[in-house]
Amino acid sequence: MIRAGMIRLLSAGIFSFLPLGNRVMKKAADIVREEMDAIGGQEFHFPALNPVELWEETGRVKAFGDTMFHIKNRPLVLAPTHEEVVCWLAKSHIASYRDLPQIWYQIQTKFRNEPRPRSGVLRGRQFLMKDSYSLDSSWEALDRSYELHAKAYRNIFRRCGLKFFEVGASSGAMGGTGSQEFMVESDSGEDIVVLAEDGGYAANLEVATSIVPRAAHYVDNKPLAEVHTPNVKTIDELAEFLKVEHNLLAKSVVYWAHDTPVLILMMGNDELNEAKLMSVLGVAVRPVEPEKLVELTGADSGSIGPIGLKARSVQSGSGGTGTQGFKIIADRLLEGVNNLISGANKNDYHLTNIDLQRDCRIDGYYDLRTVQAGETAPNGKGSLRIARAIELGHIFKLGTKYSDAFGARFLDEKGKELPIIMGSYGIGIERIVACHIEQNHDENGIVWDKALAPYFVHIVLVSVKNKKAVEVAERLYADLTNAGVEVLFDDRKDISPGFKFKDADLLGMPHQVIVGEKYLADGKIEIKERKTGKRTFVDSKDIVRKLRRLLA
RNA sequence: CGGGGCGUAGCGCAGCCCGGCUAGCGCGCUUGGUUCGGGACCAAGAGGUCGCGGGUUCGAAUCCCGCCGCCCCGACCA
Repeated sequence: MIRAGMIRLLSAGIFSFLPLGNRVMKKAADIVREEMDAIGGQEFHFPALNPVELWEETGRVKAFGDTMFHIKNRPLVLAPTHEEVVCWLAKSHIASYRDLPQIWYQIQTKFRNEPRPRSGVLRGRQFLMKDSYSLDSSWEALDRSYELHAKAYRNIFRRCGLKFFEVGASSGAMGGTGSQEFMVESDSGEDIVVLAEDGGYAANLEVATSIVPRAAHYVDNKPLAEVHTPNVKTIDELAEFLKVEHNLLAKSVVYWAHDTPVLILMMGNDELNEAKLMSVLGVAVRPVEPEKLVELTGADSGSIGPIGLKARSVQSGSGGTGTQGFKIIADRLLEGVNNLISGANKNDYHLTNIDLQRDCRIDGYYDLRTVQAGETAPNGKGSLRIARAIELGHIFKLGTKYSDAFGARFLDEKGKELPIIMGSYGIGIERIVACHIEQNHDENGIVWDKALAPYFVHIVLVSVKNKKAVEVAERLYADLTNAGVEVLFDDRKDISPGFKFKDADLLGMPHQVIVGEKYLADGKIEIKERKTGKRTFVDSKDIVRKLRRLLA
């Protein structure tokens, strides 16, 4: 984009859009606008400057923390999103179920103080976003608004010529009941997604699941025993040392959930998925510092297990070993297993033949593992691969979190006061453009789809000294412009033809019209299709009609 | 916030270790001429607080200290 003269970096994550880039952004925004209008959206323009107090209402000054820009000489912030403003408006404008449903949207600059802007325009501190908010009187109505948005988003990305897919996502700290992301596969993406080879499954790695065999339950339930395992630190080493399969081993990791230590048991060498852990526990988590591990468990990482944890461990009444203070949860693959091997909470010792039900108190079994490439999709069809992706759009069912905070309520048919049920939906406009370029380019430059192309036609005047050629080109420019065709006219003098051709390919308008004396002698003008490189020679009288037909 | 790199002409860079003449190179720019259908050539020019501040020194782009900015990796990311 920088090479094509579309944008220019002013500061980290802050870009100027030059005329060419600006035209493309406008095209993308117009497509978004049309599809939002088509589902009954009403366009707003909310202020980017918001009073801090507004954000205090929902506690999101703290939640956003350093990501939100604060104005120094007024108690104002630069809005990173607009749920608060929407709620504030809804509170005074929505009184009855008769006022609902509503879809309010805007296309506006958002400000986020990203700690690390990267990948050019993909993660900026200031960026253009279409954000919309649905207001509904029931959960069923929210589902409808949500589906309308999903439909509109599909139309938008399809019209922008993007190959995209939809994934289920973690609703995370937005506090919603459902969410979905629209992604484009790209190595420069920041999200990691899991895709089934047959296209039948796609999910963010944070929530992805797969079919993997559970650990076995043996009829022969052996008694607990301790084994000496000197210098064995990892699960792989342990499997090697004891000559057993990974599914007999349980890895233990310890996290802080606020101030409560949580021991998580994973089968074999499965990786814990922190996002899943976070949603299971409902609070932010962080790994326990290595130096604290001995104090908490009695052993270093590598010898930790669910039995006999040091932290104020007590004998439970039933005779098993329980702990106080520690919470122990396990991946659901371990549910009901016996004859399991895990750390003894004593350095260089492991316990064998653990029966999780008999020997310890597990507070719950949850899906906590990270999906790995090659596993089977949850629908049983196709093997999974893992890819990087760019998030183009995200749709959320918000529920009543924000309307509760603001007291944004309405009266239903029976005169009962209820909170408005909200949804929130976003699309990054820059990302549409960046992804389009990434998916539509070759070694010579950009290959615009006509939906987003800054201009439809690029006139390359080759023979700047030839009077007739200049005349023809200038008239063509005027005629096309009058005919409603967007034209870029390269009439630069003292620039060699080769230079102009290279520039035309780099900028990538769908059709190049090449005016030069070479073919003009026969009354012909050359049209080159950028995508295919195909050249056609058209009579100069017919060219406007021909191009208009291509545009349709 | 942690780790690494960089900051010298509009752009891209060399010079810095080992301090020393007028701070260079390529592209671009200006002027003149030739060229003119796939990134032309010749000639003559213009263009610099060497990121900022302090220090060492007879002398600092170069060495030392502090700060700022940018890039990359990580943490974080409604």
